[in-house]
Amino acid sequence: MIPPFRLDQCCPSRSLLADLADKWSLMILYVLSHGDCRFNELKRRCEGISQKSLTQSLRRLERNGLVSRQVLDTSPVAVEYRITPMGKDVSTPLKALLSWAYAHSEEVERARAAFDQKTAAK
Amino acid sequence: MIPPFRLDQCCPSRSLLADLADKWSLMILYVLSHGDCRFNELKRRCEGISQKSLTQSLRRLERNGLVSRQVLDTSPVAVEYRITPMGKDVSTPLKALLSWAYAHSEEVERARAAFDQKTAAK
DNA sequence: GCCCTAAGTCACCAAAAGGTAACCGCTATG
DNA sequence: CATAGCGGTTACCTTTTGGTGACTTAGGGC
Repeated sequence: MIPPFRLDQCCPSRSLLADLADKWSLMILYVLSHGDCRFNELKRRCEGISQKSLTQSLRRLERNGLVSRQVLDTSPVAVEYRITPMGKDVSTPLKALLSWAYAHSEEVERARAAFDQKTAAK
Repeated sequence: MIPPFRLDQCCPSRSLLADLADKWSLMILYVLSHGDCRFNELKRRCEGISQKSLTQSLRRLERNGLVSRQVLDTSPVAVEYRITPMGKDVSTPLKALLSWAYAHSEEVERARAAFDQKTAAK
């Protein structure tokens, strides 16, 4: 059960949010939820991410047990990132969030336009 | 439908994520999903947020049509923030995410400890 | 008159995020 | 041999984020 009203600093969801609530981590989790993926492939799929940010986000996700890193001993060495069972669990509400975004993008766009007009008029 | 593998920069969910994927916005939406709330009350419930960040996040949420701002003509002037129907929709997967975090905090904690030990040993 | 609360705004500054580019070892390809 | 791809790491530098404290407008309580 979540305490209904308050999210204080010691609340465990705070520390998870701090690690998870950035666009890259969410995107990576989302992409990985569709299947294992190698580093550069992941980089291509999260368009615009830099190598550095990708590495950092992956390490963070790995540290939290949401993603696992498998070094395959092929040649040249390949690294495959996989979503863990725990990561899979998180990805369910996450996918819901993204499909919501996808479905309501026009509505959001209208809301933004209306808001911008109002504040410009002021 | 979401394209299954790729999130490119023009994808509508990208711009929503950019506006929503920070810890404060998610927390605020979460708190508001439990009922209307005034500015300072909201500030108390999102422990640690600064006045400035709260204002900024609220404006962003308002702009995206997820939250509405009602000025009540009481004395002294009160301002009440409410979640909109659209915000309510978003808050459903969001709540799922937070209850997941709450339920799995120990597991995440263990994963972190294991990871830190592994990397320290190296 | 003085101080408090509400709900901000504004200017300033420090810390952190994040991009760029170079470099690494290694392999495959032309 | 040169080049390109993989999977990074590191240094550097810029942008953004975000916190602090002062100030504001307006009413209420003592």
